[in-house]
Amino acid sequence: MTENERDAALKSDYIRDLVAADTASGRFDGRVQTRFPPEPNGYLHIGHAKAICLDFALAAEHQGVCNLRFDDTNPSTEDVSYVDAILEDLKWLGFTPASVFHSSDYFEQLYEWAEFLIMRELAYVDDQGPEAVAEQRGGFGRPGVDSPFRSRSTDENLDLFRRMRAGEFAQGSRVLRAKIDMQHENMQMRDPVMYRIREETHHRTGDSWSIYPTYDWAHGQSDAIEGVTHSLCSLEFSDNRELYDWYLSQLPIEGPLPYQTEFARLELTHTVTSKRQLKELVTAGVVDGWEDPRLPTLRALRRRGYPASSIRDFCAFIGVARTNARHDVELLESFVRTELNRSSLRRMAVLKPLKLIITNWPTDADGMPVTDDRTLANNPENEDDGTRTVPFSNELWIEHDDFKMEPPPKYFRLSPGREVRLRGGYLITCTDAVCDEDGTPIEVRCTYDPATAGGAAPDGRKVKATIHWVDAKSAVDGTVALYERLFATKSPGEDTGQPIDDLNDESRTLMEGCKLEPALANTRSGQVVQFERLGYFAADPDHKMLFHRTVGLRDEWARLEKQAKGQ
RNA sequence: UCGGGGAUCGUUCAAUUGGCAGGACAUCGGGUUUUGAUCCCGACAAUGGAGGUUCGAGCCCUCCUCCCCGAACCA
Repeated sequence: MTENERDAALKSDYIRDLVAADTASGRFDGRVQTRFPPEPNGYLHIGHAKAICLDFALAAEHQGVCNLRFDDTNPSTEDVSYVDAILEDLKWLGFTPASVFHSSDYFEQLYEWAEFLIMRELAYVDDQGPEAVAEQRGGFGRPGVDSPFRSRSTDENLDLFRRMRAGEFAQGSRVLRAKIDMQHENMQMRDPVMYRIREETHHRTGDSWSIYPTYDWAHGQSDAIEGVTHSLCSLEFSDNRELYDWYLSQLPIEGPLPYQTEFARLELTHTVTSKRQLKELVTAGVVDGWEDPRLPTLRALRRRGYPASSIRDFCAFIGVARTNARHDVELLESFVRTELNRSSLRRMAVLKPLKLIITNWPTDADGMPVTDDRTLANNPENEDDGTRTVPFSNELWIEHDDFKMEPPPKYFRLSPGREVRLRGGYLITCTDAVCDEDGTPIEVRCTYDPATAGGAAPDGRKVKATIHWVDAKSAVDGTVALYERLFATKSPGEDTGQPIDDLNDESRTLMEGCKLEPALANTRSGQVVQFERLGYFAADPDHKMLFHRTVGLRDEWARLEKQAKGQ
């Protein structure tokens, strides 16, 4: 548990208050058990992370358990590949479920309970198709009407239901429905479907079932079977709660029954967090698959370099509420920066290289420029991270943005006549620059002060800027992917209903031919380092020398430039 | 239209359950600095509206407005 998570544990919210009240009253003998119940039909994203953190934290705060349960009741959309991915992502996020269950583990028990309801005249087989059922359901403020099959005899229902199971009927031809109240004000209670016929192979039960339980019929009962006490879910299930309770109350289940509590799902600015919308982005080819670093899926965030702990801290910090809210993605990024600032090693990389020549650099006996091995701290925030050696010579790469022939106001960096510090190197003074016909600088010429090795001047004189650099001879080439917001607007699709209309065309910029200091050739796959003065960058796990910008550093100069432009 | 839920600084989460509306992020200003980073200090800024109860209302009551969810054999 990080500090932030501990702090959150001390906080109270309406869910923690409920749980505390239950433990105090002995409702579940003081037991707290939760579950994270994903459907294996998509990849986990930041929204799931909120639910995961909540489910696990709540259990942990009361020495309870949190299980993972795959809600695999619909073989048409589910697949093992998602099961594996969810397991992997959950582990990466830092959580280990006490047990891994599947709703399909309970198919036989659910079936028995369904027969039980039939015998109590609380369920019936409806021979109608989906259209007729929907038609009879009524609408908002408009009561439904009873199905013509509603009052079948128990024997006929039992016979039909068993034949449904045996696979005698075609998909869509019949369903089993709970007999509740077609006039109920809550649409969920208007004789909801419990079983539908599916001629599909289930990823775990194979072809042994022809009928599959619906979410409502499976969920609460699965909770009860596992001994769940607090069943947390998102707000859109509020209306299902009444049905959740109804099913449990009709069944012969011993002991205190689990109950459902809802909370608002997480939304973030400039992105989407719905499986459907994410899938659209992937299938439309807007992004390169589910792992594209611009996506809010956990595997994408991992590739991008977001530390799992920063996601956990973020989730703990935002807490839980019933308000539909869209959190500023900058808040998430501030947690990422905080973590990476203390944990990432510092390196130097030049993304837009500009040649810099030191004209008074010493040569050896053969007339070749000498190489000076500079020693730089790996992380000034943490001395234990040690130092590294960075070669320095007469030919260097600096950032294009760090030199201007004619410096604008408040620009502290290099320009003719100016002295700046090369980080960890020397103080240099620009003497002149070579430009191409457009006036774009192509080579900067400087002299260095030999007395300033390491970057400090013995006479105590100050320079206003320190810039980063990479020695040209020893530099290694790399590719850097720069990311901006995937969507240009805070709430994608707010105007047109189509998030895709709000895409940011410049969400990814590939920088080829970047010049990196030699140590970066040894970056571990997935490792996140800070490119000094630029941001945090994650080494791609599959492609050597490809780095993804996790998040940029705060940039005062960029702010000033923007301000100047705005005027 | 009916049912359910919600509304507090720009954003988001708080407010000891009726007692000086607080934090974080963002923004703005300043200090430190061999990263215009980090760090530190300061500032800005809110109870959707109208009534009512009360010594006292973000909190309780009434009415209004706005937002979200719900009419899959999805979850």
